[in-house]
Amino acid sequence: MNIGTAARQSCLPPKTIRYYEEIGLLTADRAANGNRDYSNEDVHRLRFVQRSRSLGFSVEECRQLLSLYTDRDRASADVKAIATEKLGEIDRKIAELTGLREILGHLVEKCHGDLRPDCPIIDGLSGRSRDH
Amino acid sequence: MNIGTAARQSCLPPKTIRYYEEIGLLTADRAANGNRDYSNEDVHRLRFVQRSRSLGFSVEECRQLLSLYTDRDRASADVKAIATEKLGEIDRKIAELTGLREILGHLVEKCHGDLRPDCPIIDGLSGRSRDH
DNA sequence: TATAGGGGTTCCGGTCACTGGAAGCTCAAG
DNA sequence: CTTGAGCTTCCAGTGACCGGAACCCCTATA
Repeated sequence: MNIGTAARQSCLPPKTIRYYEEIGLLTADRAANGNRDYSNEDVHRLRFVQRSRSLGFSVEECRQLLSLYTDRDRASADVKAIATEKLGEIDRKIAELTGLREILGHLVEKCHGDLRPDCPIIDGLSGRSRDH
Repeated sequence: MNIGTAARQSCLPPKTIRYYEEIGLLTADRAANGNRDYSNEDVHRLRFVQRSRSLGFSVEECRQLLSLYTDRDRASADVKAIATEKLGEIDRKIAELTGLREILGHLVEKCHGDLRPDCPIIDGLSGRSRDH
C-alpha cells in the first residue's frame, strides 16, 4: 500500500512517516515507480510508534521500544524499566503543572478584571505580591 | 551593570538575555566599551519575563504581558483574559497527562518485569491489549 | 612588562519533532 | 488533452534556547 493509505491506517501524517524514515526509525520498500510501499506489518510498526509517541515517549525511546518490540526474546524487565522511568517523568510533569496551576489560579482569582489598571497578576509576575 | 550581574539577579542565563534582545523582547543600553549595560528597571523586566516563562507563558505571551506591565493605564481585565486563557491550557495539559499516566500506569502494573519475553506494555503499545 | 584569567562581544550551528512549500513525477478520469 | 490527486525530493522554518569558536578588554600577579 502507498504512504497515504498507511498514513490513514496508522494515524500519522505522511510527512511524519517520511521523517521517521529519514531518521532511520522505520524503513519502507519501494514500488516500481519509486513510491514507498508498506506492508501490514509496516503499518503495525507505524501504529506502535504513533501510540508510543502519544503516550509521551520521545522518538529515541520509540527507537528502543521498537527494537524491544521486534526482538521477541528480550526480557519484559527491559521494557518495564523504560516505561517506569517515563512514568516518573510524567508524575514530575503533573506535579510541576499542578504547582503552576495553583500559583496562577490564585493570581487570577485575586484580579478583579475590570477597567481599573491595578492588577494582582501583573504584581505577582513582577514579584510585588505581598502574600507568598 | 553588565550582563553577568543582570543574569544572576534575574535568574536567567546570559545567553537567554541576549536571545531576548535579539528577538526584540527587551532592549539594553551599551557601555562605552560595547558591553550591555542594565539598569535596575531592566532587571525588573528580566525577572518579570523569567517568572512569566516559568509559569508557562510563551515568549510571545511574555511580550504581551510586558507591554501590559509597562502600560500603567491598561485595564486589569486585559491581563486577566490572557492569564485565564493560560489557566485553561494548563488544566487541559494536566488532564491529558493524567490520562497518559493512567494508561501507562496500568500497563506497567500488568507487566511482571522479569526475564520472560511476554510483555503487556509492548502488547498495549502495539494495540494487542485486550482490556481497553 | 608579560601574561594569565575571567569577563564581555558576535556569529554559526545544533537541538527536537516535525511542518510547509516548491518543483516535478506518474496515473486515472473526464 | 487536460485536470487533479497523490507521490517524490529538497529546502527552510518553527520555539526557545544552548554550545562553541574567535576575538576583545580589563585587572591582578610573577
